[in-house]
Amino acid sequence: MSKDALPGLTLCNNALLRRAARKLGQFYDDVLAPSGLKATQQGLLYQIHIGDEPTMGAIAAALVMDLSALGHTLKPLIRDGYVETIADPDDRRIKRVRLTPRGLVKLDEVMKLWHVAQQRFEDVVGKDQAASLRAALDGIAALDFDLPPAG
Amino acid sequence: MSKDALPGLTLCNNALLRRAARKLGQFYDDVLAPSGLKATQQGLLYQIHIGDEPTMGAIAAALVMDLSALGHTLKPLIRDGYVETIADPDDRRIKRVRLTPRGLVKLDEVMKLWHVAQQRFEDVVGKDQAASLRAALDGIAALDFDLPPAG
DNA sequence: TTCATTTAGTGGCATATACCACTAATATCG
DNA sequence: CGATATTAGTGGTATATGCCACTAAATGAA
Repeated sequence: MSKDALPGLTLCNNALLRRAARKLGQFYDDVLAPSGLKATQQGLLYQIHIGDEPTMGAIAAALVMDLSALGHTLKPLIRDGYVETIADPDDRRIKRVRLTPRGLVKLDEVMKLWHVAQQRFEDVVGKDQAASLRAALDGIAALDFDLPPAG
Repeated sequence: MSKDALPGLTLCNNALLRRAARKLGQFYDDVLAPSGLKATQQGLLYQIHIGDEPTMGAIAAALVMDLSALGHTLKPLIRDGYVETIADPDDRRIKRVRLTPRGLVKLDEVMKLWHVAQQRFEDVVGKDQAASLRAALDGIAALDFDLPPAG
């Protein structure tokens, strides 16, 4: 490959997505810092909150996240007493997840900060821009890259 | 906060960005897997390649990545002999980074796979959609969230 | 009922990535 | 010149995330 006229990473969809995620993650993390939670944790608490004692599998699917990754990510939140798991009586393989009272209080606290970050983002990029960006990102998460079955 | 009528994570720009990044990362990683490199590593090798023995700071800035994070990420690539660092004679604080011959060969190999992933992505989302998405992501990476100085 | 299969999670290991404290080296100012 | 400030990286620690191998439990087929 000749090194002349090679584009920066401006062409790789994946690299640009990661880079933007780093940037935005740093910003949201910054704003949420006073709560002691990272943006990923806030998002996870919220996802658990809006579910009805969701199973780990359901959470992982909603977040397009590997199940084991979810298990790892959950650990600090359980350790810090924000989240707890309960066995499902009907299917003993299943573990359901819910916020503790303490977790609810913390979620409330962190969501206030989240609103600040979210608002700031929309101020900077514009409300409509933000909305269409979210739509695009939502679409990506739902994509199916499988090749159509031959024949 | 009432739990009624709470939106999913459909509203958080950051959460959606991360989720999309997970999805796309899994796809690109999948396609690149035969090379033994992750998509992040391919992107890093490429970024190093297109630079003129860039300094670590320059790479980190281009990727909007923490300098120490870059250092950590570089380690497996150095260990595997794809990348090497050289001291800058004019400023002994500075370390420049470049591909080894082996790294160049590997980059060539992985870029072929990258093209497959990239093409597949564009087939699925559409060429124009992809281009405008990249533009939006590029814009995010360049944002400045600082509040304008008071007064 | 029994055995094979599928499903739900766990634990280990590896990379990705951030922040902080620290060191070394350069630049700046008086 | 010498004290101070700034810059470039390193190493530690913690979370984020993925894959693989493994266990337990439920499902399905013979």
